[in-house]
Amino acid sequence: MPELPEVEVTRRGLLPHVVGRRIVQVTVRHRGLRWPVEPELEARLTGRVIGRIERRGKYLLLECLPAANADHATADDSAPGWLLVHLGMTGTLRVHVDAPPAGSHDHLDIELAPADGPGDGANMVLRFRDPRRFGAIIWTPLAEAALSEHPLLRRLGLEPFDPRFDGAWFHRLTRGRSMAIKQALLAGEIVVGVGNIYCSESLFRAGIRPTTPAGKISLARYDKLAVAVRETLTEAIARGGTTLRDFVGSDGSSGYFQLDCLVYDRAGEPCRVCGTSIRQIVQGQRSTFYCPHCQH
DNA sequence: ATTCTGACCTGATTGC
DNA sequence: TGCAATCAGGTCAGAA
Repeated sequence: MPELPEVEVTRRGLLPHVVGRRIVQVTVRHRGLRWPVEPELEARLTGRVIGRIERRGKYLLLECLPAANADHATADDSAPGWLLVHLGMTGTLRVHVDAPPAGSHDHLDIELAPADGPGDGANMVLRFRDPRRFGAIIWTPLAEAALSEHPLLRRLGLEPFDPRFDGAWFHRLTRGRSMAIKQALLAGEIVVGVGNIYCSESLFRAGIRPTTPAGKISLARYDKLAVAVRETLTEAIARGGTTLRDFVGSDGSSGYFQLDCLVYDRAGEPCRVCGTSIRQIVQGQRSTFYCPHCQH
């Protein structure tokens, strides 16, 4: 389920619990994620301290500072690195103080020592669960300045809250493109973080028919779309993310944005603005929902 | 270069 | 009740 708001909510939920803590043990139970979890991951992480937690698109980026007082085998061991985490379709990252026994989909545990060091306070566990295993856990020794050149991050579009993201940006990047705006928006090469739900929602807010070729949309309408994308994502983050099926925030609370969807998953139901029956179509093997009266 | 399709997985729901 | 078909929040790799 995770679109940008769910990932951002996870990031914020993790911050107070894991930043500054030392990794004392890493347990990988299933290495078959989107890409195989590298065999060296446990050794690379153990002893490091979690630094910042950032987000790029739907990727969570955990800065892992080098272990203190360690006898470094290689130069990489003594430099900061980053753990890239993608939640895929069904991934969650949660913090447990008293971690329950691992279930069959709990693929990775990162055990963290108390911030004040061993002795007082219990260890906690950062647990990655992902039934469908479309998620990814990837180590990179790249420094922060070079992170944007990582193969998985290099081609990502602008962050939706980047000031450079506006109607003109949209307009410029879609000239000559025949692809439907729904798919262009979903592809993440123009702006990141808009998944299948918020894509339909954003296009409804902007009054744009999802099937419209991206290259035929005017600057004025792209201005509206840029605003709609930002508003949709902002509101979803504020609500704590969506819980359509299995998303749970890192603190265990769940969001409820799905109650307020304007078009998503509302096929046949009346448009909340004009009452017209919401229509469902398939684009690129994914469902799209729109109001045939409000969107042109 | 751009666009489209298949692939990766499990689980919940639907329909016979 | 059982079982097969369908669908689900993502996105990469390769074909067309």
